[in-house]
Amino acid sequence: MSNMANQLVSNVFKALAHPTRLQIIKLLRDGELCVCDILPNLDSEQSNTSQHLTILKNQGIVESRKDGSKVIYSVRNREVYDMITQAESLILRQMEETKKQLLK
Amino acid sequence: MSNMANQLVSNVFKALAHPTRLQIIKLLRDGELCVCDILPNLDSEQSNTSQHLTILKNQGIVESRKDGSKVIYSVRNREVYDMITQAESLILRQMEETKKQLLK
DNA sequence: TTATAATATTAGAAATTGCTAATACAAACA
DNA sequence: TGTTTGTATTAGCAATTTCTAATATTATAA
Repeated sequence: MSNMANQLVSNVFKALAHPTRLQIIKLLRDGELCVCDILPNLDSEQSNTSQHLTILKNQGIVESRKDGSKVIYSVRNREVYDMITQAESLILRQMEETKKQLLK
Repeated sequence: MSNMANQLVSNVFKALAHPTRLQIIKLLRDGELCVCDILPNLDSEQSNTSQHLTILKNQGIVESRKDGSKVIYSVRNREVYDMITQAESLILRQMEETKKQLLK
């Protein structure tokens, strides 16, 4: 596949490559949340959280709508959760393999 | 899930978040390759490529063995290809959605 | 041996990302 | 209207990542 495709793919991975952003995505697992409900669940400044949300939005991972003075965020495509699960299971499998190596 | 888990997951995504590293992984799809066979397929300096390989290896995405003076790399766990496919299909789906929005 | 080939490592500059603190903006409320 | 609440934006600094150029290492070949 072309280099441009790899660029796009790497941009998606880059958006997912931050603990706080992963945390945000996980908070949105059960449905949309306003920023005001996301904030208290993170240990990250308001402005910083806002920047992380912008990054996720720019990569099309989340979307937002306004509701009065609040802004409500949601995950745009649930496929992201599969990606995170894949990463987690990759880590688990590698831990298993490493463990086996150590016991040899 | 804990913050440490998110840290581990984000490290995996970070390793995948570079076009050259994605390219390397794709080159290894059909089997192991020595560095000497990887190099001519990338437009990246030898030392830089070596650094990318180290990053992939540190995250357990590839592994290596020596064969004489050559070093042979291979993907450690084929699950990575699923992750890349997921990312690609996420991008495709979002392009479709965006296209629909534009046509409205 | 010395030379060459294959790969890794290092140092440092350049580019990017992440954070904080301050400020802006927009909607609701008094 | 002025104030408060919720969120975004900005500027600048800190930290990290990426790259290049030079050098080191290791194995083979001459």
